[in-house]
Amino acid sequence: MAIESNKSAPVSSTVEDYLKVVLKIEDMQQKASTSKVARHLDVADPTVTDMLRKLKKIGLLEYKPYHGATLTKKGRWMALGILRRHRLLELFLHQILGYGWEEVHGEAENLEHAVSDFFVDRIDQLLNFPVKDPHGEPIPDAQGVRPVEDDIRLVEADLGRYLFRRVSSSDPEFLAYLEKVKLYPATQFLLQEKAPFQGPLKLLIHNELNPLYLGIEAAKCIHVTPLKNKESLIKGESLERARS
Amino acid sequence: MAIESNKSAPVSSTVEDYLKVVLKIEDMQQKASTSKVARHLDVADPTVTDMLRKLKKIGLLEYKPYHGATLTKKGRWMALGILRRHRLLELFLHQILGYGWEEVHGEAENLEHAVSDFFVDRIDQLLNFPVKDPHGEPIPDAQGVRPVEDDIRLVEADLGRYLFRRVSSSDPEFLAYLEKVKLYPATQFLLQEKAPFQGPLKLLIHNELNPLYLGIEAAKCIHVTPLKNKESLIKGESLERARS
DNA sequence: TTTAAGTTTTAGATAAGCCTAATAATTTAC
DNA sequence: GTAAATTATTAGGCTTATCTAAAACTTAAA
Repeated sequence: MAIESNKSAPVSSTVEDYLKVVLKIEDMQQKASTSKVARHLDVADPTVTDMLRKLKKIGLLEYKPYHGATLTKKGRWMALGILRRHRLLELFLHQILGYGWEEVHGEAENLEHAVSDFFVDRIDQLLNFPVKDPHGEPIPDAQGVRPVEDDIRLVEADLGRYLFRRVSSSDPEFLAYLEKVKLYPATQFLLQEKAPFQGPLKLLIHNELNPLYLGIEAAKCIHVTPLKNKESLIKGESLERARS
Repeated sequence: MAIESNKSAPVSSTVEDYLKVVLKIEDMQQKASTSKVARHLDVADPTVTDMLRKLKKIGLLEYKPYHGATLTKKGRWMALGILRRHRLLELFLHQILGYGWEEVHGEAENLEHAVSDFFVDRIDQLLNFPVKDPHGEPIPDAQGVRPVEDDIRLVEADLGRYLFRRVSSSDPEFLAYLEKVKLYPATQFLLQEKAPFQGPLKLLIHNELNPLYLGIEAAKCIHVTPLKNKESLIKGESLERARS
């Protein structure tokens, strides 16, 4: 029996991107079909067909023609490693280099293919082994384990008090907007009204005077946890966030 | 007349490597011949022929078949930009992430093709606009200007007192050795003997008990400046160096 | 259950970088 | 000043990742 190395053969940054996308789609409980992967990566469908076949051959995912792909254990492990690099880099850029939270994604996207494991360990240490990135997304640990998230999407929330947990968007414009209206991880607010027919949500943000009307698309990528009605408005775990 | 943009079209990391090597060879006052470039990059000669032709076409260097290459103004500008990125990254890795000076080169080599100009500006600022990398090599400024070096190679020095300025090697083993024997930028020492027939140099390092015998190859890449005989042994400009 | 719509794969190309083997130019040595 | 040695280029191929157009498969609807 061949020696089972802990670290798999290194893959190209292109392959890393494919793995990341398949993980992302699976995380959304969807089928990683050829076309969906193609849309995420902005490449043509046949390109994906070829690549999925290749990734199957090197054992990173299962793939049946016409039926999409599923990460294997090894593929999932690698994808989580990449996600870890990405999110640690985002936090590093934000905390150490003073990037805005809307600026971190793009830079991390390039860096994640270039940094060594050693580099990742160093920033992990420098940041004191963080568990969340600047968007509130969980950072997989060195074993590829992600803290369980118990949040819900704001779009599905009933009226009441909430704590902003994370935003699953990397669109700089949108993030800059959220920043401007003071809506980011650890923000507390009251969901006061939901207009019918997919209408906007009316939020009262803690310590802010004016109500905020939030579109339905925005509410889809904001994740929150409910606060007990009488719960202190100052509580909430990880409030440490270095905003300029 | 077309608009003269300050920033030229982005080039591949492969092209960046070629430019870097041609600059390095020109810095050593040598002719950037096909084979010399090939050896530096560890690729086959014909690969270089093709690439030089391509780089000529996009105006980054002059190239006459059978007569090697010379950087154009634009090519030189780009090469200096890459060198700047590389050296700032080295210093960043050393100072902020605690890399050993023998570890920085390899990591910077990868990172330099991935970081944005924004990133470079940020670390430049974080490091307080440094002028030298961990090996004592000058960092080109944002305009591509390098501080003039007035140092000489140790191998050509007469007996006397010297200040270690820089080491033009990135071999980790060699650098680790120098570190061990306490020979690095800002070290002061006495060159006491030079054995004949390319023999070793005998050095007495300031504050060290035992003499150091240094081989000729080592002495070739160590650059120094002479100290006046009666000059204070504590003086010397940039002594700030964060060694563990 | 057959057809229409939508998705996926096949087929055939392209561009960037790289290689080896063979040829051509230049330089060095006699 | 020519021959030998060195260095560079041409010729022909390979791999990775991408594309478009056309064919094939699946699914949903009539």
